[in-house]
Amino acid sequence: MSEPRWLDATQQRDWRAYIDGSVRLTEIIDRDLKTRHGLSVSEYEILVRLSEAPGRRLRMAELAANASQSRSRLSHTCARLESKGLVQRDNCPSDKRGVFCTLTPEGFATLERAARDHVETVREFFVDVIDPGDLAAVGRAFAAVLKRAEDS
Amino acid sequence: MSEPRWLDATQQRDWRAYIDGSVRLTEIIDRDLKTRHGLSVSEYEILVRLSEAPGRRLRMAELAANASQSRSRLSHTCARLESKGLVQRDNCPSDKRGVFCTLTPEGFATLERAARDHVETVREFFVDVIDPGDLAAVGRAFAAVLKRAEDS
DNA sequence: AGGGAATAGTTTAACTTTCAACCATGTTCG
DNA sequence: CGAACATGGTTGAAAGTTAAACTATTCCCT
Repeated sequence: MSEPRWLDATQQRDWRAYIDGSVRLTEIIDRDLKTRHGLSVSEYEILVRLSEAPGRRLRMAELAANASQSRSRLSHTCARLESKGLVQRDNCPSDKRGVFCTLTPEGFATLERAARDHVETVREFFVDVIDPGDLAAVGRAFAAVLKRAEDS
Repeated sequence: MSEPRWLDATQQRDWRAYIDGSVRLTEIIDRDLKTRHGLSVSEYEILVRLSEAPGRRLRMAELAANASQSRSRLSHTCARLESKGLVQRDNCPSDKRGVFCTLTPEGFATLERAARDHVETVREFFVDVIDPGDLAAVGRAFAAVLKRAEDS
């Protein structure tokens, strides 16, 4: 149990700024998506990842990885999305354990509508308020964080 | 309904990097705090804010604001923390509607222990993997985000 | 071939968060 | 004064998330 290396004043300030800012940002984006399109962020994320996949469909495990969700959570969320008609699940013929999750036309239409508002919110509260140089730095910073998290 | 101003490739990349990285980071920090100290991030946050307050106590509303939580959520979380003996609530004599939330000695001790590990995690997965210049930029960026969020 | 381990996904129960309703006190203003 | 409204906080039910157990299938190895 050695003495911890505390953050210096600057690191402390930057870390805290990130925490406070990102919590608020998440809140705003969350509320926007929910009130205007009835979607939670995790639901939105699932639709996005599906929309980017070939044939707009993915295996559950891959979708879980892309959307950074646990399998359990994905199962629950997909059940909800399926009951709303935005997504459809089918058995995979080649691997009988597997399940494909497909974005329905309604799901795609909902996503398109939501994305329009979403991008505006992201601009208004994130992209447009950050200096372009700083934004690039944010990109590099979190890419590094992700990399570190991945290979741990 | 005008055409939305979509993000350009660079903005898209940076935004996505932030989303993916921060989700993973949150996950890691969350798990660390929970498994090693039995605290959720929101509980930890409450203890931190209390520890910084004069007399280590705050009115519920102020605490809610500092910790970016809804009043309802704070009530529930404080009830849990209180039953763990980390926090104590007392009526405010001057405003009979009010309630003071105070960090107990056990609460402070728990926080101190948790903070030691927490700072290590924050270093390992955030501060130490980010270039110092980029870290400063992250600080500026999210300060701007917070400011924008506040006055909206 | 076939036993054991790994993988895919779902389910159940426990827990946490949100939402709306609620009670009590304080404030404002005709 | 006192009626209406605002503020501080809690509560209970509904919704969402997590953790662990479970089923089914596939992979690996001798």
